[in-house]
Amino acid sequence: MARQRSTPVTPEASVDVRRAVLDGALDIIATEGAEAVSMREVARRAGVSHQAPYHYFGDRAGIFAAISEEGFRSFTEVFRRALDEPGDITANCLRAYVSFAVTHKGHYRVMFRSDICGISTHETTMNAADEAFLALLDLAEAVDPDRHPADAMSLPVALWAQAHGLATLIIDSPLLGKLPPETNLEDLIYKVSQLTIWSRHENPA
Amino acid sequence: MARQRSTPVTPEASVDVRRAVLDGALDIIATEGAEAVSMREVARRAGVSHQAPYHYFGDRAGIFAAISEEGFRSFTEVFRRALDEPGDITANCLRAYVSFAVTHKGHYRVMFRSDICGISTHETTMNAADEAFLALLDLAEAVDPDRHPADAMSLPVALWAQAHGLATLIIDSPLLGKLPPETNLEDLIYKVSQLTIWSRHENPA
DNA sequence: CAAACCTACTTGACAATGTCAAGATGTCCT
DNA sequence: AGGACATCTTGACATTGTCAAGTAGGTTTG
Repeated sequence: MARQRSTPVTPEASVDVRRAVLDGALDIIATEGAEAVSMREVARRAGVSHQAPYHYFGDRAGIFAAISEEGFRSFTEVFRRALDEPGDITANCLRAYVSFAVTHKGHYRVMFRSDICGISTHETTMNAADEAFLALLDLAEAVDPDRHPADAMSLPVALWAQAHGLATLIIDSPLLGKLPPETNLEDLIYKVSQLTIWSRHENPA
Repeated sequence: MARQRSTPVTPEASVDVRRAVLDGALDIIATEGAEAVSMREVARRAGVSHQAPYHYFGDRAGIFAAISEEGFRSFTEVFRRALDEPGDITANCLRAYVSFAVTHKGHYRVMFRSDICGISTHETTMNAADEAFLALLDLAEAVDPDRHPADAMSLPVALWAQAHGLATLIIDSPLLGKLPPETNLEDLIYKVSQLTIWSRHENPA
């Protein structure tokens, strides 16, 4: 008499445990922050023993690495879609970026925290991050393909910093409390996107 | 026989314990990240019992709140100095901002993490953050005093996002690994500061 | 067909942590 | 003298991350 779980051991059931652990962790990260994630709590939420998560993730950092990877993958997807939208490309991308961070708060809070997910040791996570960076370089290319090669990185870094900073301030700082209460966030994001000289390129409608 | 410490109990000695706890925590945050800070480890480093830090900080979040407050205060000082420097004001401020984050990594990593320092409950910390925000508003005012009042916040938010994003990417992300190895950071910061339409105002030399 | 192996867990232990409670020792005020 | 207070201390507790050692089934191999 070992097995306590009602569901039998099938491929789907196994996936369920993995998924349930991730979802539990994501929920905790989004509501209480990454520090509050504990192996035993996510195991409890998934209805398994306190050691079950170790089977899938190795250790606590492994959970964060998996979340980070998942985050970068779905981010890349969302961002590339924004790249192809008609209209002001930087406004579209900035909105998509911030919107991703807001709707995937759990993922986003982990994606740039190399301290907690030991990303450098996790190859698949690094690959996912690299692909996201490639998408960003494509944005820079679309915005200003004629910039000087020696300066090739200034533009993508500026774009990234702007988007990342705005997203971080919105989901993790007292910024919102300091704005006038009637502020429309969509609107603010758009206006911020217009305050950059690289806001020039338009996709055909 | 209680007292183990060699130094007697004097006002300076007390201050020393408080300071030693903060310095120990700052060192851990800067090298291993905020998660790695433990009450007992900082107490050990300060050479006191595991409960001594509670006297000064109440709980773990209290240490982070104190660090956050200290960070905002010295940030405001540094930033206001940059505001008065002659030359390109936004370049000066962006450089000062990023440079603060790099040289005060321990402080900076905590300042925007409302999740771990429960900033909202700590009044003095909130005041320090408010003063930093006022300095930022002064920068926006210097850069473009004639902007439309209805849009008053777009500029400071854009400035803040740019600076915060760049600082965060530099101290906490794999950004540096993705740049060509010969990249000069000073130079990159300057170029990023030039990629914004608000880079207009010059202080007289 | 049985032995070995793998996957997907389980229970049990351990040291370390955050924090509460209850002192101890000194300083200052009256 | 005596109490209030600041500055610690030791002791205890539940909770945590993780190692070790199972166990129950399925799959592969000899």
